[in-house]
Amino acid sequence: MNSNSPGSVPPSQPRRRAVSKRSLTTSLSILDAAERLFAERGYEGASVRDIAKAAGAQIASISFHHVSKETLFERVVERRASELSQLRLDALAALKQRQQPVTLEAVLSAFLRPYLEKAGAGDPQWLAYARLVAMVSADARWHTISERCFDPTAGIFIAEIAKLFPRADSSAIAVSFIFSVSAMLSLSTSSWRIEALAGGNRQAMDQLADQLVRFCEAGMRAALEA
Amino acid sequence: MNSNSPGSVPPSQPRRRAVSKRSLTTSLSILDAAERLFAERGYEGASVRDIAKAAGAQIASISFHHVSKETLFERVVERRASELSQLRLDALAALKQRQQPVTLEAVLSAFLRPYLEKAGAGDPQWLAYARLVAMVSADARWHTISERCFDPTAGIFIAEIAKLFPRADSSAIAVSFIFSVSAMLSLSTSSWRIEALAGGNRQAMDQLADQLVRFCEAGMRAALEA
DNA sequence: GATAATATTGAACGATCGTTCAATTTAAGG
DNA sequence: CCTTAAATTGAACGATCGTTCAATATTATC
Repeated sequence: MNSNSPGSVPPSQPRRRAVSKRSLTTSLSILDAAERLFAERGYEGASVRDIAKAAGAQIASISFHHVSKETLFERVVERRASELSQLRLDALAALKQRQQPVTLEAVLSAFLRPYLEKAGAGDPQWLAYARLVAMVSADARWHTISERCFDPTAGIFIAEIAKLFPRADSSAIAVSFIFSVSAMLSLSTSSWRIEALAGGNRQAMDQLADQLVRFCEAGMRAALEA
Repeated sequence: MNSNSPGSVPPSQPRRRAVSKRSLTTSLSILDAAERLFAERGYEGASVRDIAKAAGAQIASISFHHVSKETLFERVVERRASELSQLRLDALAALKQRQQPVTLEAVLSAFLRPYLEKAGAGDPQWLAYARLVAMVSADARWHTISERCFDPTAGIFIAEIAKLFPRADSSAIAVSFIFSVSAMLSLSTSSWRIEALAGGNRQAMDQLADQLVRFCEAGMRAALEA
């Protein structure tokens, strides 16, 4: 007699149920609204009331679906992090299959371009997320989040670059990589912004990505071949 | 009979007094504490109560000396901005007197090194300020502040670089400059941080500055000569 | 040293913060 | 269709926010 059969008295788990479609919609629109408001106003600057209102939900729904404000923030960051990592790793895998040995320019392109393409494709949610990534990367208080969400993939690319510069100091490689990432993120945070180009001007976006890759490629080479 | 002479009845401004030494100390320690806490926790994350406590002052003293929290923030940023700008412009002037024509490497060095030297000299206030500059530069909400405090000097350096690349597109020059500035700021915001290197290891600091200048010089050249 | 402008103090203001709760509604499972 | 787990609702919680105030203490000025 297992615990599912009626009549058995004790514990017998209370019978779970699947999530309803409405519940899932509520949970997602909270994540979307939080993504936008956190990116716009920062963590403390965005209140759970504003997020709830923007999501068309109740304040209590935020605690119900996402535990607390801090957990909500972490989930917002984590949600697209794996997708972004996958795009980068896929690009790297495709590259290694296409050319051997790989070039520095191609490795950097595989890391930098997915971020810019997602941020510049016109989707306001991805645009907000790109700003959020820049914010998390710059703030020491979110160090554990970026360590969990972004550092592993970054480590793989750094290792790939290290193979191209076997004589370079490993910390020098890491520093150069950070320079490159910060240049990438600056396209989300600087005052002229991606969003001014996104949607309307795809050609300008591509030129910008080209310029970024060229900049980082030459900078790395100069810093690591010295 | 002017309005200062006694006996004259109406308005006669109420006779100003010089600021006392204690008052100046209070005002300055509020600025110092705000500098540290704003850099640590962000604008909304640092409360005026925490700032007052860290400064050893009363909450009301903040409103008295610095009007409001927002004004306090602006004053904190502005305080060292002119000193930083002056260091950069002095370095540029000395450079132009030393060598003619100037090199890109020297121009970038004149802009980048003062920030790194101040941030890496061990002074915790300047270290906090460096983080604050990174924070203001990255957040659109403080756009007017960075426009007022940093853009004028940046414009002078961009113009200087434009002279070195007469055939380059002006917006491409600005973009490359932003890449360079963000790489510089990353030394304040990245997780391994200047402070871990500063203080103890001056040589490592210098190496880091060298690497940054090399990175930006080569990156700019590649992006602008294309 | 007298005077009055300046500065400090401690308490309080109303507003908003993140979180919690009991009551109610919704909808999945049998 | 009935049962009941899951989800939504609206109100309220205590805590903290930035700001303001009248009373008091300090100190530059004459």
